[in-house]
Amino acid sequence: MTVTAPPTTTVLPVLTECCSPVVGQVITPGDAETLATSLKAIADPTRLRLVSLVAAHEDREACVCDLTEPVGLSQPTVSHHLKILVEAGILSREQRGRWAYYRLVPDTLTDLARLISP
Amino acid sequence: MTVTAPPTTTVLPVLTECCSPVVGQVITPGDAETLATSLKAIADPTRLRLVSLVAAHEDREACVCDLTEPVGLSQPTVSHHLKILVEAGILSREQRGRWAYYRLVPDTLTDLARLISP
DNA sequence: GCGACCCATTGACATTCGTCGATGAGATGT
DNA sequence: ACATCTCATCGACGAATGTCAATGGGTCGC
Repeated sequence: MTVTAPPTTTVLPVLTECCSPVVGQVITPGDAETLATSLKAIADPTRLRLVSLVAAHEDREACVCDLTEPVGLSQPTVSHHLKILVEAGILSREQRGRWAYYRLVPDTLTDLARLISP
Repeated sequence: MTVTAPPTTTVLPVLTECCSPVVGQVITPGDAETLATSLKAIADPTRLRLVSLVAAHEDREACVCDLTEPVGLSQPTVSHHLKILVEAGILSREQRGRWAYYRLVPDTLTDLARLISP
């Protein structure tokens, strides 16, 4: 069950019931910072495509080698973007043998959507 | 090299039924670019607070002078952020006398939310 | 007309971001 | 043991971003 816990990766403050919605009351500076960090994770065309590709891939999971060619970027760049998505709680990463499989975390995008919708 | 065809402001390619949702099929590079531009507009803590402040303000509208003190930034910076939000179709701007009144465009955030939610 | 007010634009700056090539860390197969 | 494969990290680079002080452009009241 090594889910990026031990070594160096920082599990970010993600948005699980952390924030009040944007439009209801006035959002606090802290909540705004947290929500902005989550939104930045998907506010990039490459990362949007990666999320979409993972969700549409066979068995709803994909490894890095499945993704580099469709997005047309180098393998380090793809790994970099995937790391950002994992740290934002949007994707999960599971290592199986030589491959690292990424899949969508079910509720994160829905929670994000609920926070920005009035 | 922005496309400043009309004299005043560039109406950006906004997201009114422009994009397929992120998770349904694989999003095209063009749609990803457009959606990312809209998301970038709210993927900033200051702009999230501005949207929230405008929505919570009296009569659901606010001028720049109402917003500089709550966000604690200079007037040019606030104007800059408001311009980005207007160009993204999230806020509207109406000049009345010396004041410029900003208010929430009703459907934009909802449309954005629908596009990122599975 | 003139000063005061509100706001946008400009130019400049430091910081962050997206990208790549090179390298390193594990896992697998021979 | 060794070569190979997949992926992450590092270091570097140009581009984009957020911020401010200074300035300009309208609008109102006197």
